[in-house]
Amino acid sequence: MVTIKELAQILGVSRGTVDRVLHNRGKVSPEIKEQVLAKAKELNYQPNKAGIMLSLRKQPKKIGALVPSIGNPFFESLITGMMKATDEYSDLGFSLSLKEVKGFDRIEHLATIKNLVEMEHCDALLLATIDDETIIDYLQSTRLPVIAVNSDIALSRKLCYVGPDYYAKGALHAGLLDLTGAEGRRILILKGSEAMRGHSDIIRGFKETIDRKKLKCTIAGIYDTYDDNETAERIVRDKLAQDSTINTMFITTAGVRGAVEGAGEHKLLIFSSDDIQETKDLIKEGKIRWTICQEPFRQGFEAVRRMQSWFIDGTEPESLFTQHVIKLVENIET
Amino acid sequence: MVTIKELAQILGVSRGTVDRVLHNRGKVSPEIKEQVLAKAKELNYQPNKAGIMLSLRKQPKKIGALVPSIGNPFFESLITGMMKATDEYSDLGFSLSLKEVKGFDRIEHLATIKNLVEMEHCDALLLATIDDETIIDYLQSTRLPVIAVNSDIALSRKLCYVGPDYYAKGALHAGLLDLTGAEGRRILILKGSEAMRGHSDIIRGFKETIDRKKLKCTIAGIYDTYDDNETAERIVRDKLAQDSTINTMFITTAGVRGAVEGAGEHKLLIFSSDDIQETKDLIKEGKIRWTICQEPFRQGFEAVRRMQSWFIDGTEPESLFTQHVIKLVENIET
DNA sequence: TTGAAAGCGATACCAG
DNA sequence: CTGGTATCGCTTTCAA
Repeated sequence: MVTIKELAQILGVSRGTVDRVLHNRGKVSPEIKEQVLAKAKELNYQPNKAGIMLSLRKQPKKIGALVPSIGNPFFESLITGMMKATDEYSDLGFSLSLKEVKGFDRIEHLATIKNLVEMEHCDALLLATIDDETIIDYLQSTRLPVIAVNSDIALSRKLCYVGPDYYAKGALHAGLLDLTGAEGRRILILKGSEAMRGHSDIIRGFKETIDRKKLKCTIAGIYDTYDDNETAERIVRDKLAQDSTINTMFITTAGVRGAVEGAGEHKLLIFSSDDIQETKDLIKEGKIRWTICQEPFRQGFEAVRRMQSWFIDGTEPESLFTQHVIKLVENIET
Repeated sequence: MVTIKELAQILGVSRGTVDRVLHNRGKVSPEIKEQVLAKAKELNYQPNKAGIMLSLRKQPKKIGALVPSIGNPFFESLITGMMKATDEYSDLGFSLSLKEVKGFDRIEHLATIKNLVEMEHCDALLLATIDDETIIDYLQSTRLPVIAVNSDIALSRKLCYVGPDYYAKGALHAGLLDLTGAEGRRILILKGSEAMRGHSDIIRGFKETIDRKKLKCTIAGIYDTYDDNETAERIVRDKLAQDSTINTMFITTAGVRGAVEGAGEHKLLIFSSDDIQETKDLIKEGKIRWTICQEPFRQGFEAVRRMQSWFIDGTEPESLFTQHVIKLVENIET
């Protein structure tokens, strides 16, 4: 409720001085500094966001984002979320510089990040990237604030992570399998690129939960689809031809349509991750029994919001683990 | 990007004039008015929120809220959400006047709303209340903006509704029952007060989905717990004693602990709604197999946010249907 | 009917 | 080291 101006009046100093104390910039005599801090605490001074925003307009901030969205529709709504947040607070003088790439090639990711920093002169980074040493080293060397989105990276000075807990997601799939009846299931697992840390976590969560719950089912094989429909279709067709005991398929990533087509007339229990349009359709057709989503819109939105608050308040953002939203035919949207 | 000041400069008029045109206040000559509107559209004028907030501080707004939270822990996090949003934008001069009541007594609800309006002089209302004619009539007579929270009401001039689609929630329960295996299930349903519209919707959604999917299960009975543990326990004990074919229990509302205790040693498949602490514990104990939550925190948060934006922007808020979040032992939080 | 100016809270910069 | 002042965008009030 109390403002800098009032604080200054009460103490008989200027607003500039109060500002300097509260932000640790410039030199202020120790006695005055102490007085100001004491009074601010006493009267519970809270900076007014509207005021900060208004003056922040003079130094607009550019937020750079890297998303491997090309050819992967999952990221569409994550990007929409980023744009919505940018839009909602464009008043503050924040802008978004979005770079889209295809897949998880470390060379390309690093080059793109360098571009954001050195060419675009971004003031902050939102990254859905690979947990790669070269990239981490580069990020460490720039002094920019970074938020990891969708896929975590081991950057010690990142502000936070916004995205799912993949291990928990795998565990939840196992829980649903248990609910459905796991006994006698022979499961074919289709996974995505190893470069993305989440893809192995999800499978680990799935397996370990099956073991822990002692479910009477077995994994018939784990194969990489490279997020590609044709590859997925071929693999599934081959494996089903080779092994007629397979009665269940777990698709952890992109290539959903291909995988389902590969199954052809085989009556499998199929479940998957995320809800791109393809997946929604397949659920409505009854081909896929459930899918577990991860609030992609919210990931994009909250990542941007957190970075903006970091500039406004200077408060350390907290990591956000998005919900694992189970979708059946009854609650899948059109 | 363009501001009122710039608009005024370009057109060679004063900011006051531009402001008058854009807000339809005061008199402006038709020609100038047209010019201003045209230019504003051309340059895509968007009012700056920080600016508005700053000048809005002079007329603080009081938002009144009615929540039937006494004795019903479900509402705790809804209230937390309301407070968080109020807190986050307290800069804007918004305050929250929260009235908590017990249950759904129409007389008490009406009296409380009248109190908010006439004694507290609130400028807006957030209501989790009964869809009652007397209440609707009263709200219609006050000219205040209203948002229905958690439970919808048939007030024609309400701004919007924030909460779940109860019918869809019931349908999703049926979908999960199907996944688990519905055949041969004899279901005992425990419901809450009829006064709250959602309670009948959820059962309708459940029943109609069972019919539509032609699930081979039957409903053994539907009983009202009045959101009370003791009542719930007694009913369940009695019914199970009378009818030994019951093998499934659907608890749609409060009284969860009582209902589960009433089941005693009977091995039932039990599922429920929402995730108060009791329910979480029962899921962890393996007593309840699943529960479907409705993002209560978000309901409170978004209701307040929407009302604030209504005052700031004047934009009509859109209704928000919260997600139906399925929780199993694998994804229930501690 | 229109213009001019003060004020909201915080920041940055210049002058002392 | 400190004070004073202009500025951000918008609203409101007072004068003309």
